[in-house]
Amino acid sequence: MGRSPCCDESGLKKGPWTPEEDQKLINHIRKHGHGSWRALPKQAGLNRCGKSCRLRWTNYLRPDIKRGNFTAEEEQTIINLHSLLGNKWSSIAGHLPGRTDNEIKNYWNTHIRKKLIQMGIDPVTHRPRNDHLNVLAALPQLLAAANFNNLLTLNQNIQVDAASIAKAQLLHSMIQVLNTSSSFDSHPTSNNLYGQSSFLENQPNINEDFYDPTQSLSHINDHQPLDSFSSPIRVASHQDDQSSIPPLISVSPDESKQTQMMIKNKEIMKHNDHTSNPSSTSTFTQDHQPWCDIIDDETSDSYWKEIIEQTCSEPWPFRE
DNA sequence: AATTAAGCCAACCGCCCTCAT
DNA sequence: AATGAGGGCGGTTGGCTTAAT
Repeated sequence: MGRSPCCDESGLKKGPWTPEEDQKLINHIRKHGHGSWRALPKQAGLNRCGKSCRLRWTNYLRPDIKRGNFTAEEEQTIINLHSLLGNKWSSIAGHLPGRTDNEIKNYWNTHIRKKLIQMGIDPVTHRPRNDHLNVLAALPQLLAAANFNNLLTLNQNIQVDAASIAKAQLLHSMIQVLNTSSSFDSHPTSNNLYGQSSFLENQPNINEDFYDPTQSLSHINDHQPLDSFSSPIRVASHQDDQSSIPPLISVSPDESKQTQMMIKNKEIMKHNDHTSNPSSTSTFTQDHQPWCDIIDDETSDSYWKEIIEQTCSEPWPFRE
């Protein structure tokens, strides 16, 4: 390694930037570009380390920074990309024009992560969480799935008993919670909602598809896990071939690598595109649809929207 | 009105990678 | 091959703001 951090130099200012410092940095970069970041502070008359200047510029002062709330589309893109790339914030930021890796990282940690946890989704694996305490958090999901039975009567063409399975699982889980609540700590991985003894354990499509990362979270009230509605339907649509349904998200390292390779290839192609056609504005959301391919036309957004709206008009056991 | 807790986010820290010598 | 400079990246911190008591 053999290099001391650039900020070790004594006497350099740290902490929040003043408007004057910002202006100096902007003026210098407008006139000369950033060049060597290490040399920049002296040239610009700033008592900061180069690294601090670079961060300030890339995360805040850059003219193409988009500020303000994230849109539903951006949020969805972040979730999709995170399920593929993990905490590769800079890669994710590369697909969100005007957003910085730092901003996306903060938004993930303060908003999206919490939403996923509240829905019983592990924000790292994007799969249903396996811990016992999650049973309680997942109850609304199960009840939502059970409530989905009403939908089935509205959509006669869907031939599946997923709602019945969910109801059975709900009762099963509640009984287990009552029976095992005193030994949660000692048996952290058994008798839980998605664990070994779960009735749904042998219904992988229901377990694994409970969360659909292609659905945006932004419209979801914290206590209304609408995503849970979509899963049983999708199970139904693939009922004929349950064993061969690909997971919505890559789980194994190999799968993850394959997906990342696909993205890299896409990026290379996109880069070539941009090179030959600078006006191109394609983004991941527009030309990467890794999950949509397995959803047939009947399961389009409008189709789900209609179903969700119908469901929301039904009495909701947890609505406040 | 005062205090405490929780949420948020800009900025920092330190490790890692690439490239030049 | 070894070393160091420069920069990128993800994780973490600390201070400010807002909400709750």
